[in-house]
Amino acid sequence: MPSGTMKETIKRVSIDLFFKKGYFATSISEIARGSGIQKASIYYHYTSKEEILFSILQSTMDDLTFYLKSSLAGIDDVEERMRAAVESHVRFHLERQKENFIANSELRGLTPAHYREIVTRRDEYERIFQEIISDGSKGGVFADVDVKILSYAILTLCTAGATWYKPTGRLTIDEIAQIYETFILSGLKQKDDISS
Amino acid sequence: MPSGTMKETIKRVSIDLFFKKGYFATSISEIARGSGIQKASIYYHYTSKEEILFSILQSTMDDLTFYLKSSLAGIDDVEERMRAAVESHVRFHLERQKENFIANSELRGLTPAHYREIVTRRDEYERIFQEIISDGSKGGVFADVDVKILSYAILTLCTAGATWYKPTGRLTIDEIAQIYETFILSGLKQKDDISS
DNA sequence: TGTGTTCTACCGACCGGTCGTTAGTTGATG
DNA sequence: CATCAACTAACGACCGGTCGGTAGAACACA
Repeated sequence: MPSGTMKETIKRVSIDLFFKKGYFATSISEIARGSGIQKASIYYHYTSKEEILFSILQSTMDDLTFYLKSSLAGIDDVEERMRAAVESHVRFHLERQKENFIANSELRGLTPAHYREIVTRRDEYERIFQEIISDGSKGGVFADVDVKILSYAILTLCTAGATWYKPTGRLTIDEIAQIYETFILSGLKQKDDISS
Repeated sequence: MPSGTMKETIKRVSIDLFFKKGYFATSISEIARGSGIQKASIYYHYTSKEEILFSILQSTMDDLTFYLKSSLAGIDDVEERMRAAVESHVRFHLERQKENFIANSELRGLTPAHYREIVTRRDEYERIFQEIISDGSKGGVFADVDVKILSYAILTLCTAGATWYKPTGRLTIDEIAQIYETFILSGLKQKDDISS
């Protein structure tokens, strides 16, 4: 049943369990059981439970940033850049729901050194969004908004999809991304009618 | 140093610890140490660790809903209702940051029965927002939006404040609430210029 | 007011069990 | 015959929770 190497299996099983029960509530024994080996054998592939978590967060953050940069490549118009960024962010979070959920809720399980490393990557990622917002504000495409707060807002909003999204649900990933795009762009432009 | 009854102290200490370390990563011994008593004495006031968590979530949800209903009382205009709802939601989450953070991240620590109870209350709360959005859409004040997704989006967005807000930070609660109000109302109305 | 009784709020010791982790060993692969 | 990838067995630490016990306040009644 399990495909690929055992190390990958352990990681995949851990993602499932960390997503379902949380990092601290998941035991090495459970991961081993799910992987079809004894719990001691886990330590042949990973030095510690924390290293499994770190490995998950690391690859997730790497892929996330790579995905965003690919989506933005070659796009110059600031509004189109924001649309692409939102779409990339939403798509990645929904396609790799579990890992992203873990990345947003289990940072406390990391050692201080690993924590810093992940937070640094996250900050880099956020900075890309902040630059787009800032550019849009300066260029008059967006309203004169608070860049920091709005960037957090936009990211959290899209990330939130990963908490309730069900692949079998009412809407497709494309439709959800479209809804968010429209909402966010309107929120950034803040064009209001004067008929009130 | 500790004020009020011991039962309240235990709850307060637990809120601090659950917020800082998470429910599963917090031990009864730590709660006892923080409360200045032995761990056995915890069980005089609470029947289990889970009951402490449940008690926190219960009172938080109760207060949250009460707060919202009070804020909406007497307001009829749908746009004003949404503004008031957002402001109430943001304010409560920032003022009682720790409890709300726990309420949004530690539901998995509950027994199935308690879980259902809290989720039911959360659903009731969400329904109030959904009704406002739905009314606004029907009345033409808001665009024809996806009520469910937008309600989740709005709630998560405001809730997110509780993850990064620092009372000593750059902005006051009022200013943050104002930023969210403007962003959300623009996002709901979706008035765009046609100059593109 | 004095005395026996009950209640409150806590204590230290300890329970069975599980945790993450390590040591040493074994069977399969090349 | 060496290396890999798994195994069995066990470690100390700690977990949530329970136990019997107790100082002192509160209460009932003479």
